[in-house]
Amino acid sequence: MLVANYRTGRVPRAVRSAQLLELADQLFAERGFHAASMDELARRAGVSKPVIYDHFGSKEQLFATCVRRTGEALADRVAKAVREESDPRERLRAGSIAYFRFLQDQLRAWIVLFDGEDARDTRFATEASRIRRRQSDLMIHLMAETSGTTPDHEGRPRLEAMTLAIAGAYESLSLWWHEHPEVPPEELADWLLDLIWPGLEQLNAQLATSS
Amino acid sequence: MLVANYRTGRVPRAVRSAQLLELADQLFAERGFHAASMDELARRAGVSKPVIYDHFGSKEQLFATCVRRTGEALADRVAKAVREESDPRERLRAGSIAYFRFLQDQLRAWIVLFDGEDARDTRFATEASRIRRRQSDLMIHLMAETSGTTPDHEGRPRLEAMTLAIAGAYESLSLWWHEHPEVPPEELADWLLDLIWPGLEQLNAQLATSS
Amino acid sequence: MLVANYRTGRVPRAVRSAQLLELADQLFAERGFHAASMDELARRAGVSKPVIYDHFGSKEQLFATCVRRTGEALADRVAKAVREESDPRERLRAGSIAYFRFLQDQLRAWIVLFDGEDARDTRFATEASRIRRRQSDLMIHLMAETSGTTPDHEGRPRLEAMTLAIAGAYESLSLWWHEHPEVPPEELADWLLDLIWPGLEQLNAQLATSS
Amino acid sequence: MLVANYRTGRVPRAVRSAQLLELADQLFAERGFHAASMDELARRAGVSKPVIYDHFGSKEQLFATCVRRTGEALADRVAKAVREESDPRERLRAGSIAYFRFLQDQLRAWIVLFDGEDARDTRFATEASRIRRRQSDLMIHLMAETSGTTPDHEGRPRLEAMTLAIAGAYESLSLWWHEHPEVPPEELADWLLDLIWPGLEQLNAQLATSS
DNA sequence: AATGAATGAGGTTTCATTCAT
DNA sequence: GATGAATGAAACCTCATTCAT
Repeated sequence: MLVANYRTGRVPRAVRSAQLLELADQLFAERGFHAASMDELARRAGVSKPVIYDHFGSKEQLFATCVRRTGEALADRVAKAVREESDPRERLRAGSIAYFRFLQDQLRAWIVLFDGEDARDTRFATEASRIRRRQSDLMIHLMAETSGTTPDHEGRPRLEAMTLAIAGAYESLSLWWHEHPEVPPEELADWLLDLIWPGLEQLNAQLATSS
Repeated sequence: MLVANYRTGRVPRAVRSAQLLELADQLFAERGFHAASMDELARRAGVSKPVIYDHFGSKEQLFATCVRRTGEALADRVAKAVREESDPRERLRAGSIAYFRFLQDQLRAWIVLFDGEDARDTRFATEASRIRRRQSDLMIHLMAETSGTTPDHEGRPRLEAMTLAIAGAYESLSLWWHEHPEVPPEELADWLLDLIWPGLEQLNAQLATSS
Repeated sequence: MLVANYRTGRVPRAVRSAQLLELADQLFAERGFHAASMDELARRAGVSKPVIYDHFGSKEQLFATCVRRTGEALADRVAKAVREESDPRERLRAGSIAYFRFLQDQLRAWIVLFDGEDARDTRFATEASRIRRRQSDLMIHLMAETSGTTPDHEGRPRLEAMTLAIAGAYESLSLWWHEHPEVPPEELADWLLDLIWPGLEQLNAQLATSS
Repeated sequence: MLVANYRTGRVPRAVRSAQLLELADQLFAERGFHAASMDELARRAGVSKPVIYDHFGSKEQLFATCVRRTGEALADRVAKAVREESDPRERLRAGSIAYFRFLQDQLRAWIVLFDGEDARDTRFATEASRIRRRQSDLMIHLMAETSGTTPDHEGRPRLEAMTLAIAGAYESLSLWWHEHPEVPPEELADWLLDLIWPGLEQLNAQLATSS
């Protein structure tokens, strides 16, 4: 089966969509939401602007799609990594490594999520925090499995807050890593686990008994 | 006659400056850098645009001034709170409470710092990360006092990374708090300390011996 | 149907470009660079401003394009006229007539060149003096042919200065002509030749022997 | 008699005026009409803007005053130099040298006149051409004296045109000189005289007989 | 005689978005 | 399915000019 020349002329809709998303991801990462222009995206894609509007409706929707896609990819990778271990600490460690590795591969795309020029815009903050929350949920799930219990109604907010705090720590650490790429992700993960694991275990115990 | 009617007409320069900064802080917090417009600021201040330009030179400089001002206020408050305690854990706790309290008072202004639309813009990332780094340095200092030692050359990056991670945890936790204002800042501080204190003590010990 | 209604609506790119250049030439001539506004150009062209920016990038580039275009047209005309004569004096005369005729046709455009509001602006002085210099070079060339020699290193600056002076005389004379259009260009040319030809011949002889 | 400190505080009206004119001359020469701002003039003069408006009414009037003043100074110098010689050629030579020397001293001010950013603006073209015309009149006068006759009605326009052309040559030559300041003004004057004197004498004779 | 504070109008430029083909 | 051409709205910024003191 030959590969058609997709750079010019008619292209199946799905292929165009994927190609555009890929380029948009790059562009948003390079420039941020506001500074990225539809004109440039069109130029890079070798396509006229109406094509983009036909596919995604608006710049905002296009951005949302990019963010969602990246968030899902991240969650998938972390979840998969976690699933391959059984010891609780190892699971968290594996997840962390997967998280940092994802950044290594997709740094550009990730930047869009948490350090993007427009994270604060109410329209997009939603998307970003949705992803953060997914990471947090994943961790809650993890800990619930570990302790074999679910925190009661009272303990819930605390757990939620803590996991979000941890997600924040990951994000901030990633920014630091950006400037110290020589540190291997495994070491990064170990550092972070050494920092929070003791507290996490205690928290887990505490919430478990309180239930 | 003591106080002129400052709502319209002629106002002393210093007063105008302060008023404009205050309103700009609000506006940037609401909209982010890009989406905030000088036109709107002028409208809110009941002033024509040239006034703003006369005072701050450009939108960028105005923003920088806002950010710097907020960052300094935050650092001052935290430093002051820390100074009033002597036990290491209590010091961190006091600093944390001060940090969260600052948000309660100045939430709008704070948002500009870490969740702003333009954190990613290199021009501003500098400002924001400088503040984060100041918090981090403050904490490193704190820990050094506690352990009575300074980490060696090898331990330094790790300590730096960890404090930045913790700063990230604070920031993220603040966003969560934004949606759960019923939790008192003392409780928030206790939660976070319970989470990281064990790890911090160990880290401190470890870096101390390794030096 | 051959010719679409180009006064409104969609027009092929090349046509729009030409139309805009024409109108810009007029506008710059009427008002000078600074006083001419893109708004007015757009209004006159019955087009929105972004169209202009799409075609020429910036006001400065638009201006440069106008100037260059006019300068080239002038040089072409003069060169062509000169080429059609063989006697040195006749050649200069023919060139002069062509020069003045060009003004008659393109007065507006010409004004942009040498009496423009912004000759002094370094960005444009370059363009204008380049054209003046081209005229001067043309004349130097002409005289070299006449005398069959090239002035030596010492004589060069003098010749250059003199031809530029003559170019200035042309320009100034053109302004005068603007207010005395009843004088035919041939007469104008004769006047000027009577004035400078004797001196030119002597100069030519002098520089030739000195070499 | 002591000199009061005129840089601050109250200053007699005439002194202020003179001081402002001097600085305005400089500023216009440096920046051109449009780019020169009243704000900067006020700053340089250490005076508030209303003072300037009180003295000159408007930017336009201020500029006109500058130009007129410079033009008069130039005409005075040239006239004076001419008066000190008796042989016609020497008189023209002396006038030319005075002209070029004026530039050497007052280059900045001169630029405002003929190469200014706004020479073309109808409002100012008037001023500039008035000066050019004065130079031209001066020369006509000179030649009339030489030949002892005044050209008849028919010869007048031609003489006028020629003298204006010559004035243009001077201006253009001055620009060239700007880039070759090593040439002494006497040499410049000789060059120009060698070029136009033969033609001028013939013209003079011709117009004299024709009358 | 002089000023600090303010303004209105206008400038260039950029962008997301949409017809008409 | 795709495009070339066009637009409306809004952004930042500057300047000559004038009150009110």
